[in-house]
Amino acid sequence: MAAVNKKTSRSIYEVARAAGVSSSTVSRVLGGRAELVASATRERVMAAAQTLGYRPNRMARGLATGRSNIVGVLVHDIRNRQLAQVLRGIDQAARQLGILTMLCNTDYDAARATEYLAMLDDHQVAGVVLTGQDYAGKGDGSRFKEQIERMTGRGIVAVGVGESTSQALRVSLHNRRLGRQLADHLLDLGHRRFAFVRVEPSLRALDNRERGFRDAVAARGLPADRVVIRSATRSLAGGAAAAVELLDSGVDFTAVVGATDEIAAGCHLGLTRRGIHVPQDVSIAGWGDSEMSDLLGHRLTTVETPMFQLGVGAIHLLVQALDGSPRRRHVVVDAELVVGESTGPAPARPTKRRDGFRLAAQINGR
Amino acid sequence: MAAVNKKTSRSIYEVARAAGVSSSTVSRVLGGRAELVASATRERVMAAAQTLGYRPNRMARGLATGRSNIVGVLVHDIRNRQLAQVLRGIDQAARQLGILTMLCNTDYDAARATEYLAMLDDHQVAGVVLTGQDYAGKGDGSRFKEQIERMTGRGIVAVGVGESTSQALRVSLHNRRLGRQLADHLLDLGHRRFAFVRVEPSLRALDNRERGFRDAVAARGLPADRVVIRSATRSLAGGAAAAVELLDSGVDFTAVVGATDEIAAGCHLGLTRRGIHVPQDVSIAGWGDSEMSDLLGHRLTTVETPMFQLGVGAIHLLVQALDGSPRRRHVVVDAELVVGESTGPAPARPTKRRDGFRLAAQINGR
DNA sequence: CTGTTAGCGCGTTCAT
DNA sequence: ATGAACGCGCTAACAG
Repeated sequence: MAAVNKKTSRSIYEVARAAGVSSSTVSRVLGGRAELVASATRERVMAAAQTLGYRPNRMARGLATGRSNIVGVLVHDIRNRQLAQVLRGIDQAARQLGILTMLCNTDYDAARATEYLAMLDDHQVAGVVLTGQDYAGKGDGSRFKEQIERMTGRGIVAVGVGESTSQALRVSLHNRRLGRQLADHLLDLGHRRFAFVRVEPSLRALDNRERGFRDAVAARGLPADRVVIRSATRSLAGGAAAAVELLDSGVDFTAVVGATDEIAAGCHLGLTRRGIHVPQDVSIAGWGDSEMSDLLGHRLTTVETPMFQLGVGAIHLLVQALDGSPRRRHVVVDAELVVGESTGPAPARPTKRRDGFRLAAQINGR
Repeated sequence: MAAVNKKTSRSIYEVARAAGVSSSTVSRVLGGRAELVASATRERVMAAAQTLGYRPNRMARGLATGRSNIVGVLVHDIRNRQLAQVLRGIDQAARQLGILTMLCNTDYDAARATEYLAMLDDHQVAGVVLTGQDYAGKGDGSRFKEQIERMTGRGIVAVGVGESTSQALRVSLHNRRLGRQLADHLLDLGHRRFAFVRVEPSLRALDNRERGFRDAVAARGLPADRVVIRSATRSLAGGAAAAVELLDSGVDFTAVVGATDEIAAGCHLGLTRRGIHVPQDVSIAGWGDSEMSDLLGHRLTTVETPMFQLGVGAIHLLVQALDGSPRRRHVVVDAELVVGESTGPAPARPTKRRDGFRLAAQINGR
């Protein structure tokens, strides 16, 4: 180590001397037990701390209490857009509570996640937030689970985010309900024939959207085959390809639903390139906030998934569990349908106009 | 506090007893001073630690040494896509070095950033990584700077990431060089009339791209007005609007360059919607990895900005500075031109074909 | 209500 | 090459 660290930070002893009290009293005032101290001395201590610029040494406190004010956050892939919103929510809620967060990118690797957990454990974290699907399953997955249990057994709180987690404490959307929401919107517009584009590989949360969607369609007394299912790779190109394939295979539909926003936007692009007008010919809808709306030329109708609130909820749930029992073990965050310009009334004649499509496609290229 | 924390973690004392040595010896072996211990006893200690499942208490170590193995990372907005890549690089490099990172989202707020710095300081962080532009300028900005100096004065290392930072230790791209790279590519293809779309508000790094671009054009003996400058808001829509405006104002150009990938993609969309063929009529290029390539139907030509390496470099620079002097105080990461399908030879007749455009636009709508 | 005392787990002299 | 002793800054009994 090179630099010589001049000691400049104040300790409670210096504050104690300045205030004419003992270090315990200072500890009480500055460490959360302020109500045990006479208000007169309390003021004196706080004033002294203020003028000295006292700052608590978190390491010392952590050593003494066996707990830090740090929360670990495990993510599969930090590049995920939805995740970024969750992290903002976590950041805001944590900051307001004086908590710092350690971000751990696991790349879906259970072994790496387990190692990260151990490191967080070494740092006496108060809790961990587990975003996305579980690491369960394989050999490393079970060791991950063991590590979690070892930690929770010692009072560390683990909160899962999303519907694909088996954590006892979790915060998530109600994707099945969201599925119903979107279906009802389209049904109310008169649509009766749908194409639903899944993603492959899927996630439990996305499967639930599909289930909810089919639930709602069935609830109107429509046969199950009114919802044609397709799979796409999770990208704009995947969505576009699926949409084009739907056209080419002669499937009958007036509305396309993408399991994610990206898929929906891809479908939009694919259809538009074939000269189909949205929403006059076909309505399109999806889930999740669409920053790609302006790419499409107009706003996509979506069920807005409040990922930010998911993050906030995770921290709040964690803190609640930390001091006592949380009010609920499973927090569900509500979502809201945002009607854009990609959905409209079902066309009067729901049959396909293949020739018109072909012509437009020719002009438009590709 | 509710949960009773059964003490289950091992201390060096238990390892010491199991190995039949003193705690000092264990500390030396497990704390980096292993070479001071006879290899025989060293083995014994390591074996004991292994079987006991010993894990060092980071809080205790931090208290004793006045330093943790934590690095703070300040970001303006965690949703930024480039940033996500940087964070992955930071995560990987840090993990391999046994370092944990604390992520702090500041929302461009100097006061919030300063508060975060103080919190990190309380945690005895080894260093901080400052991404993006400085928080300097306003009143809060100067307090931010003071806080940084206070910390660096105590041996905490601060590393800036990007060209818009004034940190002594920094890692960045050489955006001016990147600007020249792209210009040379287009010049080699025969282009002589360019439109350069800036973003508003701009950043120093982006300004440098523009400067480099103009440098290279001038270096070929072309007059400055061969590069027409436009500004756009930083979005696909902004890029599209700028491109359309260029068309409508009758500017003469065979190649469009966007200061960012998003802008370039937006220009692509705007031109394509007007029926312009890329790259037959107009070439388009930008900087940064384009995940929107598939949205455009083909790959954009870009200078790939290796943001991941920027993150890796930041951590490496930080640890170098931590134990001794870094080899360089300013690390420049190289970028590579990736030629996609959006650039091609300049059209033989560089004049505008306004009528053709109008016709295509009419057919294509919007 | 406040002060005294004793650790928390580890690094680090200083002896040996 | 190893061990004994002390301190890092703070919290948490226990007295008073």
